[in-house]
Amino acid sequence: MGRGKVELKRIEKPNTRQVTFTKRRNGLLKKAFELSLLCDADVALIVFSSTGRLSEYSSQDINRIISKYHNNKGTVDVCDQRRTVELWREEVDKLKEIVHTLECKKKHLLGEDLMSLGMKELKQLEKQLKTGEDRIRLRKRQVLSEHACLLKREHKALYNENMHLQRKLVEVDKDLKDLELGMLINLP
Amino acid sequence: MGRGKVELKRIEKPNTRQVTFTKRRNGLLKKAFELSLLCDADVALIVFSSTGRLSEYSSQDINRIISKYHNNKGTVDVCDQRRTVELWREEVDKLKEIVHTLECKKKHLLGEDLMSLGMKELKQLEKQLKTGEDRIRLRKRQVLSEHACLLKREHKALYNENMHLQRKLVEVDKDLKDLELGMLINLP
DNA sequence: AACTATTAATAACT
DNA sequence: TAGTTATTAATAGTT
Repeated sequence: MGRGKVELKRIEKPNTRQVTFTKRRNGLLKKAFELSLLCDADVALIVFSSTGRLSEYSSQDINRIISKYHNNKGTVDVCDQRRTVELWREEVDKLKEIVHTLECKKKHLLGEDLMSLGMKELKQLEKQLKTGEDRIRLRKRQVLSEHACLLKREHKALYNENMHLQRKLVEVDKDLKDLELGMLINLP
Repeated sequence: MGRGKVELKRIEKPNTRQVTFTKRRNGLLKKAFELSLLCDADVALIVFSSTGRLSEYSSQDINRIISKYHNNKGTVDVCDQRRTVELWREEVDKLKEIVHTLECKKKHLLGEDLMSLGMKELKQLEKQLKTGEDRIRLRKRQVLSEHACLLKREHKALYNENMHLQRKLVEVDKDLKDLELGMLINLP
């Protein structure tokens, strides 16, 4: 199709090659489109010119088709990786949002950055702080009482130990006296 | 190119569609090959038939071309992707840690989950809450005072307006009386 | 960039 | 399903 057969090898004249490239690339893109339309096929076409310029056609999202290709081939999908990265990105964004919210709340609870709050929010905040304080005081009492309990128990244990030792001491003292008495009797 | 023009829409007869698909797919593959050869272009072509059968052509390793495509599109390089994923992972872990810390702090400030805290921490927490409360009370007073200020200013403006209107009223009343008087004098 | 002679692709037919 | 042919479409060389 053209004035004379074309030899199947690289066109040496750069100008001719460029012109032919443009014409044939357009033809190829058109035919790719027609194939997908006429025959209900999924087509992805990527073309780089010798100068590196990109042309593409795809009958739907090209990454979808590339994924499908990789699935079909059983190879690892670069696009899947990209989607993975995308998911991580979204996760990071979500977390950053949460961090921001929490930091705001923390600052508010510490009485910082209050300018943006209205009277209603301030009152609510104060109430929350009061509740927090009450609970902390309660916990402090609990800790103290537990501590006291522990001390009492320890004291009691020490007391018992003490009593036991005293009794032991009395016994030992008595034994010692008996021994001394025996020794006196047995003296020549 | 064929016995009659072809309408650019999906071929309805499945048999005809299948035949046309095979022919045109072969033509497309051939043309893709010729383009790459004649014009020294990089071409990747993926075709799925409507029944899901895969055909492909690429002038070199197809993944290379797909990579090039992604690079060209401003997407991350395949080689960098593993590292990128790793970085995002770390970022997510770091953020989760921060979120956890902040949530702990928030709960503590609200008087929740205090079991893990000792007396020293409880006292510090109570102090922070007191400071927060003080600041919030201060802010509340500020808001109230600003509100009062605003009201005062509005009141003053209204008062001035009122005075002005009264003066106007007196003047108008006087004019009216003068007019009536004039009319009486001019009566025959 | 437009034109046209010629080849290539292919739709309908066998 | 594969081969044939009439016809259209693509395009190489030209202007």
